[in-house]
Amino acid sequence: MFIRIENASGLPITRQVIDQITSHIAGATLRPGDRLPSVRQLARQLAVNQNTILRVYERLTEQGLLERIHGSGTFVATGAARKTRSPVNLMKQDIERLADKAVQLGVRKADLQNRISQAYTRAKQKHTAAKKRGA
Amino acid sequence: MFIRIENASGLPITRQVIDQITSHIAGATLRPGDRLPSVRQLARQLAVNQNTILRVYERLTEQGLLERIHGSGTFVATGAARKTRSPVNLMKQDIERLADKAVQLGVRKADLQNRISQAYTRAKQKHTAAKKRGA
Amino acid sequence: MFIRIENASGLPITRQVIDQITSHIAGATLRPGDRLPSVRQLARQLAVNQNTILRVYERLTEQGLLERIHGSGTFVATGAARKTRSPVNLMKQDIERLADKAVQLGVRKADLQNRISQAYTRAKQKHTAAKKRGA
Amino acid sequence: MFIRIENASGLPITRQVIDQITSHIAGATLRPGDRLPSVRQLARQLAVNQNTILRVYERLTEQGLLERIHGSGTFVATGAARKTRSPVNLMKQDIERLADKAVQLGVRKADLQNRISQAYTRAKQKHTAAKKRGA
DNA sequence: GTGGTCTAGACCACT
DNA sequence: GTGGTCTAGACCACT
Repeated sequence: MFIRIENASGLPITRQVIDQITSHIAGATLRPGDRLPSVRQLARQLAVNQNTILRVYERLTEQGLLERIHGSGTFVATGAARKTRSPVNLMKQDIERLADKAVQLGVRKADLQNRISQAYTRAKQKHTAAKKRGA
Repeated sequence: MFIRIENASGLPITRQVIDQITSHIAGATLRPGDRLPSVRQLARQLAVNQNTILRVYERLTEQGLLERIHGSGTFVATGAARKTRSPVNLMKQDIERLADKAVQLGVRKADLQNRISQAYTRAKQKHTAAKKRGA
Repeated sequence: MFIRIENASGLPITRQVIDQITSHIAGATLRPGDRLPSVRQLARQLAVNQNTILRVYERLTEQGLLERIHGSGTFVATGAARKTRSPVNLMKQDIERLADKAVQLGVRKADLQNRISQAYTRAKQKHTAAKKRGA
Repeated sequence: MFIRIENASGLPITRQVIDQITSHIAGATLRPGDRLPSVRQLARQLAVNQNTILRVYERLTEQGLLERIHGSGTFVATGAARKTRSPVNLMKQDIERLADKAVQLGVRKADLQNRISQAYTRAKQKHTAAKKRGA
């Protein structure tokens, strides 16, 4: 499970991690029954405090996306994907914000499309590579 | 000057306004010497507290983008645009984040491109309409 | 860390506290890595509002003199002393203003020197006593 | 009447001007009956708004140091000097603050005395030169 | 009217 | 507990 924290984003860490785990579930990178890293592990991996991750897991559990089994670990809940919005809906506002910003900045549509195309390809490669390492 | 605050974005209000004013300057909607709405005006317009806007102007002044003249008003500083990153650079991380998320969610490139194209067109229309009203 | 707010000085509280913390850093009473009192602590100690101290720490952080670590505290930044003007330079304008005023008021040089000598001795004593209490 | 505004001082303009006019009166550079520059003149000379100077004259009039004669001008009031604190008292706090700062900064007494001596001499020269020009 | 400081107090994020 | 955002509102300084 690849999660990246970007300090420059302005978003609270918890929010960033919650969004990314949600994306993993909606995109089926994480499937029901999959075990998540322990609080301790993920905290170490992201170099944040354990309480921060604890809070992330708590909130996702409240939303019915995760299930915490005492003494055993944290797992993706049955039917979790159905509880997230659809992939496209999860991106809707990001897309709108990006388009607004592009227009504001006077970036032309073709340029924007190009940049996104390239970024998509790079992201795809990273994703594939990560999967391989994980497998 | 059109600024929109989105509560769901997760970003603090100050950050949202700072980013949007920065975009206006980088995109030359706001040019050196232009007068910004007064602290009170903008606060009223966005329905936020005066102190919030005051902090926005304060930070943008520190960055050299604005100039505050006591008793007179707040203006875009000379050479402000040079102090912002280029339009494309200002979008770089947003684009990357969006692409990562799309891949994560299993949204196909063509779908993503379509959505963005539509959003861009809508944004452009809003922008043009807003300009007209302003003129 | 001894800081005193003088209401009669005409200077805003934030400015007074900023100047004094700067002096502590330039004079090496505060050294890199030293932890400052928490926002709440210092606010209580000086009987001012927390936001006032928060703003002080914020500005000193921008100047590179302090470092704020979320959830952990506020510390003197590495190389902070190098970022302040030298002790003598920090006093230059005060000295000039004082001398101008003395001449303006017709106070003779010897009188001025005497008064300063006495004040210096008193300040030194307070300083030493304060240090002892601190230790 | 020589008045200097220092933006870096942190003191409000009104305060700076009030203090300096008070010093002139306490030091007898300005004597009862002397006419002050008109609001307009002084405002132009100091490059500030007329209202700022107006407020200065108002406050000094309230304190009994000035007298405004409609259609004729603003004058030093009879017995004005008696209404100010004594020269030494007017400097007391400045001296104390300076000494505190010097100790804080680790500046030695001899150094401080030297600097003040030099500044005093320079101030005296300026003062004498100014008087000559005025006469 | 325009910017600026300060308080009191609520609520959030990170350790 | 530590820093951080935001609101509401008083009062000040400069044009």
